[in-house]
Amino acid sequence: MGRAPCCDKANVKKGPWSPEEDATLKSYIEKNGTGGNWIALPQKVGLKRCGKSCRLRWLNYLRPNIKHGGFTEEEDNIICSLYISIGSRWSIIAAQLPGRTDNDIKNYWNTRLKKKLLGKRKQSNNNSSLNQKDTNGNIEENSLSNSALERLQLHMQLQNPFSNFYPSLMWPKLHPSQEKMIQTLQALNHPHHDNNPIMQNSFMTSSYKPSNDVIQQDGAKINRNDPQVDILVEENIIPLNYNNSNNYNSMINSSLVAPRGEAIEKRTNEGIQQLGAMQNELDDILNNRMDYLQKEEDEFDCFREMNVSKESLIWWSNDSDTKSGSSNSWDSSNNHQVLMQDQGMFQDYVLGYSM
DNA sequence: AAAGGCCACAACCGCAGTAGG
DNA sequence: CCCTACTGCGGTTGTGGCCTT
Repeated sequence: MGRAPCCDKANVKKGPWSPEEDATLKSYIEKNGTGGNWIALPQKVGLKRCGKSCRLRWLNYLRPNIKHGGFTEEEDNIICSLYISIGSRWSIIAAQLPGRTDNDIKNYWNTRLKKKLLGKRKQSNNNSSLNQKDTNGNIEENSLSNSALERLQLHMQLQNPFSNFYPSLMWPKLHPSQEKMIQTLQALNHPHHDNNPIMQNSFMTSSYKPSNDVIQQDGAKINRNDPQVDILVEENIIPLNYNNSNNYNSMINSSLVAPRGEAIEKRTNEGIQQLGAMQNELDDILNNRMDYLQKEEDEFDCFREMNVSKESLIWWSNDSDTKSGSSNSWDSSNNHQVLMQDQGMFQDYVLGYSM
């Protein structure tokens, strides 16, 4: 026995809403509210629609202060950051973007933002190396979900100093070996030493004027004029007057602040060669992640779905639970609170984006 | 100009959690 | 504790418009 249908499917209208239906529903809800019962609402209103359909129409389209389209770059950043950290939990992401609906964000992600970020790389890499044949010759889907894979790829791409995308305000934590690679890359990419041709176009290409106030990845505010600190990798810290991420093309890992005098210059020819080797390794990780994992003795915290340790999974902890876990029915306000407590990430986010 | 393909968006579907009897 | 109705959510599908050939 299947589940009882929520309404009489034969007698409800489906498909696009007419302006008349919109007006009827809107005016009724504005006068009377939903009455706390969407299933009963269509009858009261006089619409031949399923209650769920009415609810969706109201929430996604008719309700006041809904924004459609015209996503800003800041919103892109937020969506991207949150997608990487919590996966496809659109309602939670939508809760961080006033006026945006989960459906809108989901569509925007699937149709535009994902392509913008991953480009065609995903298409070409995804299926070939990740599926394996079982003993019967059938294709077995890899255990990593598409969502997790996308997030991994995004993570790698955004950590990649050659990426032309957003500042890594709060990217998930990498494996120590990756961190090391990234940090070496950062040192090589110091903007005050611009001999490296690879980096010449990577940062501050336009009229960007950094603020003296900057924040670190942990959300702490510092001032670049503070005599107690020397910003080792200045471009990796988010200025508080940040408003144009195009100016941050190569931002990576925004927490490197060292005591004055400890900044180290590492740009040498050898280093540049190393840079290329590391880039190749990053690509290898993307292209052959299974092989890479087998080589690594340590657990790689991006791969939660491959049973890595819980302690290392703060950033990736929710993806595989999305459909089966207890998170589905959180309301927006609770979601925010829970995330604030559990992940400690939204404080950072607020600091970074509310200017 | 027409056909086919592609894309973006709206809407639907079905699953899972929750509340109440 | 169980059952049922309701709600919320994410994934998927349908559709119309635009673009390309």
